[in-house]
Amino acid sequence: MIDLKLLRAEPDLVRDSQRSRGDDPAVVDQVLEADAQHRAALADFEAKRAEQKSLGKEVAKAQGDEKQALLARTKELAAAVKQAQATADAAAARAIELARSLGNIPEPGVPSGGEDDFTVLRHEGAPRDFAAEGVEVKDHLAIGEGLKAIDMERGAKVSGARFYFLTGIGARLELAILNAAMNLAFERGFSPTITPTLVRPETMAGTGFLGKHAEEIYYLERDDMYLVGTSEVALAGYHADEIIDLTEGPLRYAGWSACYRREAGSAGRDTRGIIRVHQFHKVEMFSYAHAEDASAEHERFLSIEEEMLKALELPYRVIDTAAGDLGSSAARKFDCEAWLPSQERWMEVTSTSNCTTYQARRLNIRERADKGTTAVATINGTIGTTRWLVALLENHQQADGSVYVPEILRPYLGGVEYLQPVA
RNA sequence: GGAGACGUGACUGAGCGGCCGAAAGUGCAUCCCUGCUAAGGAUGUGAUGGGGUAAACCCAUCCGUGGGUUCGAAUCCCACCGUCUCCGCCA
Repeated sequence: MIDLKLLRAEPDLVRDSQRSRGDDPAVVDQVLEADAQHRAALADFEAKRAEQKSLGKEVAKAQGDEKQALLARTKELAAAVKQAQATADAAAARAIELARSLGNIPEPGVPSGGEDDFTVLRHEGAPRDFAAEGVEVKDHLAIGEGLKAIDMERGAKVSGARFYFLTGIGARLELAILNAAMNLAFERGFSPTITPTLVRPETMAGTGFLGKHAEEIYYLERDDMYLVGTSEVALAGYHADEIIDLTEGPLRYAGWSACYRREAGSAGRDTRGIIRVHQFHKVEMFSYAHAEDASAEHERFLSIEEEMLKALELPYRVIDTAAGDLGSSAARKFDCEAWLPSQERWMEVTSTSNCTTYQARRLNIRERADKGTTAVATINGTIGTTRWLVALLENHQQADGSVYVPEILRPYLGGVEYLQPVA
């Protein structure tokens, strides 16, 4: 949620933000009005309540008829106080609801516009010229089936569409990628964490995923719990309602978890293979930082992601996502997209968002300041997922159906340099 | 699943329905004392919101969460969440 004090002081800043996201700037005025109503109602309630309290003290001291007279007055007042409180509470709820609908303010430099208006920051590594090498390009599923690494048919039999089994070398390869990711994050100062994947409604709501993306989330009605789509949810909730100490630097966590997504809006997209599935694994970096350190931490996340991509020897590009394609919590988002030879396009493999203080304000995560407390910033970013198998298999495929293994993964795979197809 | 106990500030831990935002202790901060350290002494030390200011300050709310009773609730009642103990069940 946005800082209401900022909104009051600089409404134009927020209006501009709304416009750049393609959202309605008029909401700003609705929030301001609701906020003013709330404050008026609050002042009214507080005045009545103060009177009630002082009268209450007289009641305690008074005797006999005097006491009866006071009691009669205070009884009337009690009803008025209750009424005023209900009015103030309702006004507060409305103001907060409206304020929460405002997205975070994009950082300077974020391109405005929608999904296709991103800026390409750079390309790293060159896609292979498969034709020149005499390799007939196969997609990841064909390669994976050749290695007996991926079994979609049985995934569908057991669980339905968009489910799969990773078998044999496929399972080992996923573990290798995730372990390498976990290891790199650890070396870069992130505390390894294995998180819950079922969370309570408060936690899911706190991270902001129940807004526009509610349809994407699995919900267990019998238990009133949600399945997380990323360990970001659990890691953001980890310090909810706490005052944390950042004097030694950011608190950094690397979360390993299964992730569940309904993919409600993506019928017909990426239906082949494991590019877009209902369940996968992910290693996620997550930091709590001083607000003024957030951008630097965000850059750090991006560089670690790139380090991982380079270690896996994958060609990729980095994009600066446009304002309209940011999640509501993010002020800036960098995606790394690996080359997908079978489709000759770029495919998102990492995404790192700087949520500044937006998410922490909603989750009530603060640090001590010179005077009082202030909201901290949160930053999240991907360092490895099941989807990386796709990029790995396709970019490193060989003419004979084998697949080259980057050095970083070999320790996890018994040292082999090439994965060999199974007859 | 059954039975019971408990949930108070950074922590431990008191708290008769009005004098309780809350004793005391620990910790922490500043100062004093002392060659240094240790010990000792003094003072201070919650959050949120609103109003106001250069500051001071004033008001309201918060004792797991949400309801209720009452003129008035940390204190009484109910529900929920969580923790612990015992029994049962499953590993």
